[in-house]
Amino acid sequence: MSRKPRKDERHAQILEVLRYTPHVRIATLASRFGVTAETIRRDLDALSDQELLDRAHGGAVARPMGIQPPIDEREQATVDERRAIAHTAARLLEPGQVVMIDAGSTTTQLAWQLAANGQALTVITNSYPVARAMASSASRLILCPGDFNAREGGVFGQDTTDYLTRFHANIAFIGASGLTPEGILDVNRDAAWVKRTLISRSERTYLLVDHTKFAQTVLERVAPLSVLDGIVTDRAPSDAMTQRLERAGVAVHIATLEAIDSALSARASDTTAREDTA
Amino acid sequence: MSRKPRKDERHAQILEVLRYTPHVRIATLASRFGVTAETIRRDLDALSDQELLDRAHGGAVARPMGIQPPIDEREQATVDERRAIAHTAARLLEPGQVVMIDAGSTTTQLAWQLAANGQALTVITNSYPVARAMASSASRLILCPGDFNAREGGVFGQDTTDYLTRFHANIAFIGASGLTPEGILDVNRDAAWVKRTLISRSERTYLLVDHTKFAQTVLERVAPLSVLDGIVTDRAPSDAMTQRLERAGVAVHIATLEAIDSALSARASDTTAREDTA
DNA sequence: TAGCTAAATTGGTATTTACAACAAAAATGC
DNA sequence: GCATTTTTGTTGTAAATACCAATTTAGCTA
Repeated sequence: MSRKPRKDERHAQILEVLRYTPHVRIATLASRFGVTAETIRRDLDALSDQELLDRAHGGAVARPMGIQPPIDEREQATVDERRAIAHTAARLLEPGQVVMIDAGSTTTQLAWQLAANGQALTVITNSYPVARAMASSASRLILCPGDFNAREGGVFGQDTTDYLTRFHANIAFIGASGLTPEGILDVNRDAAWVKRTLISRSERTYLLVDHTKFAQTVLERVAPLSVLDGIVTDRAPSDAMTQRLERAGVAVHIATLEAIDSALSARASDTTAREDTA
Repeated sequence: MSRKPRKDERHAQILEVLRYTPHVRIATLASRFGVTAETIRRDLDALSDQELLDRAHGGAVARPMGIQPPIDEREQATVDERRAIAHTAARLLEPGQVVMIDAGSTTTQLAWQLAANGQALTVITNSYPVARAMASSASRLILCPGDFNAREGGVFGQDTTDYLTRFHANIAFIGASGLTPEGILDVNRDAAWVKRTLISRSERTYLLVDHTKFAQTVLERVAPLSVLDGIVTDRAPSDAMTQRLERAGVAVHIATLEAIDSALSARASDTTAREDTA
């Protein structure tokens, strides 16, 4: 390892700039540092290889800040599924309701959907990505106190659950690390306590999980299936699981990508296939 | 009324997409909608005119939400000043202290500096950007409850101030919209209340402001100068202001870009013999 | 239905960016 | 000191994008 302040310093400053603006142009950086565009290009390629930023034509864009560390291939692959789940879940709400939203990637998607719908809600959450998503909407946003966990992008702990008990919601949306006949499971003990509190403070509770969570047995059981009023997912669970859910009185909503597509772009493209070579 | 779903629908969807990813390419949008790149180009230009997004070569980037609109090239000039201020302010802390950090761009810079320093602190803040900056550090992070304000990227309100009174900090760092002989000023009433609480719950209070805040008279006076133990800024205030500060017992720390640069280079090559770092 | 108007496409050209190979310069190691 | 490695600059070419203007298409109105 050599000590070259030149390149490293540029790299650090590029990332610094990208914390304040989502996009920088190569020409801008080149003139700022007094180096050639080629050098900047190489810098950006290197940083892109380290997954610290994303390349764009003529520049670079900052990585989305929601939840950074755990974006593995599997997570990325199910992005569309989660959108579909969120879209379906959003329909369970009515204007004016008080809703509690758990921290998680799928629940964050739900928040974006709710913001897009434009319904005026009162949202209580422990997740900053959720708050950020809803920020521009007409809804009122109440955030919980607690110890900040960067991995989850939210707050947890005794303060969080204490604060939540002051409220009463019409409906709660929670996520989970696993779903088995035994109940709802999660890897994070603090998160589990928050989920239990959300469940106890809401009239109805819906679980949002994609199919990769089925039969995942992890650290801690959050609650039995019977606490749920419904689950929203992207594929039908196994027959055994479905029976269990039915017995526990849990409604199962299957979200399909077609539904969201047809709803969003009611009239997308004609049969004229265009040569989209990309 | 308007029965023109074509263009408007595209516009809405483009903005929708930009909420999920900070950058979209024209070619991507063109193939997605089944239209020509020219059409997308016009769409982006129109949306850019409405200031709903920013153009980039070959695509568009989402507007940053947390921070104020004008983050253009000129604004980036003050980024360096804020970095210097934050760097100087960070030296006022000692390991193990309890510190309260206000919401704001300069205080967010401070948080990044503290995280880089690696000191183990207990940080109490109402700002999500601050929390996120410190997230990877060894510090404990406590976040306040309250109503989420997207523009500031933090929480405010009665819940926030109530929660803060439960704590006692060694030192508080606050920002402001203006600084005059009358005292500290801010445009946001809720933010002003949070600042007052931070001041009252800390042994010492330091104000972090760049020189553009001097003589800015805005909505509300947060507090008189006398509540401060010091200010950290990038240029010396006017003589009249300096006298006032001195009379009020406020220490003035001037942060220079040279200081931070020399600190960086010293860190980079400290094994070599002491060379004159101009 | 015809005509009007906004929107979308098409074609052509100028500009910008990307990519790769190589040269120059600086730093590093011996 | 000299060779080696790393970094940066330069150049030429290909590709992608932007811009402009004319034409076609589609939606709407009278």
